[in-house]
Amino acid sequence: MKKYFELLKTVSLFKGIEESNLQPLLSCLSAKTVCYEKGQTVLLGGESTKLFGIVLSGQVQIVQYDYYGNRSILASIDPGNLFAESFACAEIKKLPVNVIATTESEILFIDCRRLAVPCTKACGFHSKLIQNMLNIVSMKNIYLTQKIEFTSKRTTREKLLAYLSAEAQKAGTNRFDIPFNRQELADYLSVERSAMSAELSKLRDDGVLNFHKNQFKLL
Amino acid sequence: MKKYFELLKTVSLFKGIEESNLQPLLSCLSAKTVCYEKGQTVLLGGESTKLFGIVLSGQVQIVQYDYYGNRSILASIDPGNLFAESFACAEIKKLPVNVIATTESEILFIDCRRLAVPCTKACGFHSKLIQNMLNIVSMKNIYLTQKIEFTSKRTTREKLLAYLSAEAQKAGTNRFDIPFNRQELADYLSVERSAMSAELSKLRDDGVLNFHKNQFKLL
DNA sequence: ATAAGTCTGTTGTAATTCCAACGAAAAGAG
DNA sequence: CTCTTTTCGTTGGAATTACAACAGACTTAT
Repeated sequence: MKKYFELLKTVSLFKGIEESNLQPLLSCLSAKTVCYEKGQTVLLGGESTKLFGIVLSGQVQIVQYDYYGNRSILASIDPGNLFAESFACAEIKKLPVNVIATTESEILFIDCRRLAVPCTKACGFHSKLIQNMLNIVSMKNIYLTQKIEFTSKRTTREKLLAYLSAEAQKAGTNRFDIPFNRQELADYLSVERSAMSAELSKLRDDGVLNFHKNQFKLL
Repeated sequence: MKKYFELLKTVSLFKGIEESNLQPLLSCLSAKTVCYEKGQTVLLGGESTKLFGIVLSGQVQIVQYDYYGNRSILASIDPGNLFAESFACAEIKKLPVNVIATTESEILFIDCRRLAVPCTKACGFHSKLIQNMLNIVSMKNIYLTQKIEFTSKRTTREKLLAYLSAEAQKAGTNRFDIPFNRQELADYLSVERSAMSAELSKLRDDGVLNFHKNQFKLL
């Protein structure tokens, strides 16, 4: 386990917690490490889980099967990242997804009920842990809400303007860089890349904005 | 304050907590009640907040102004419901929204940092409170993620099938009721009501599903 | 029972988006 | 520098959606 402490220090859930406290913390949480072979199921859809995972090595994928059996990959989780924390914390009865190891992997499991109960040793980092977890889930929440605000607009033009004006507000100026290339932006907004490119040009011609590569300027 | 205990018992954050424990809980959390007149600002966009609110009486609205000053109402919060909990827990520096009282209102404010720190009196309901909060934020998370899965599909047909097959899976059968009328479903999926109605008919003609009012059956 | 209002499905036209293809510019590799 | 790959903007035709308008079924109020 010790060999993963360097990794664990970078995990958002443990932010602000001393490396020397990691060992007692993990035993306090009854954290357990499990190894999986390539292709093995980590969490099975339809079942419930009180545990969430942290990938120590390898990779897992969150996959979903629809009514007709079509598979879609919702996310790939690399070392240092959490998965299934929302399902565990929300006490979901039936997982709507499967979690599969895409390579040989080592997973650290934590029972989310252990997060909330104060440990008998009254470890000081426990409250930090709870704050971190609330932080992680809330941030994701805000991120998702904002994405919905953009994508629920009807036209490509409106989606672009909603996104770009939010970026401008976030940056505090009308001139700002975006963290996407065109294809990524199109995927994020759920529109066609080429149609989006055309719409950007039209917005420029209409005098609404200017752009050069990833730098935009609202007028 | 006591007159609101009936209401507080129904608040999701206090689920599973005895009414007799509410008073000590609120003082432990340093909860504060503030009154607002109609039209007053409860939380100002651009500032930060460590506090989240619970509406005791009246109503508040979450409103957003875009780059061009256009106002949009994101939500209306009625008595018994929380607001700004994600922003508070995520420790957002600049609120991207304003919260306005639409009528004369009474708001109970709680500092989310108080949630995580164990109180000196070691009150037993504190861990329940944390679990409830994690629960609330995580559930919202799952709800938002699912909505994005539906709306990010490109065509009305795909959106409908994604939504309906998820409902079928949730219900455990291929015959189920949906909690929306047509207009609400169209709004939820970000599509046109009439186009959606037409697509539903086409899906029926194609032998993919059957429906009568709010009851659907996938074939 | 009548009348008013709401919900739903249908249709035709206009507008928008999707898709495939292509060329130019920029970035990277050898 | 040259060649290759990636990224981006443009275009035209096919497909899809938006919009407006309307009719029938159903609900509610009087």
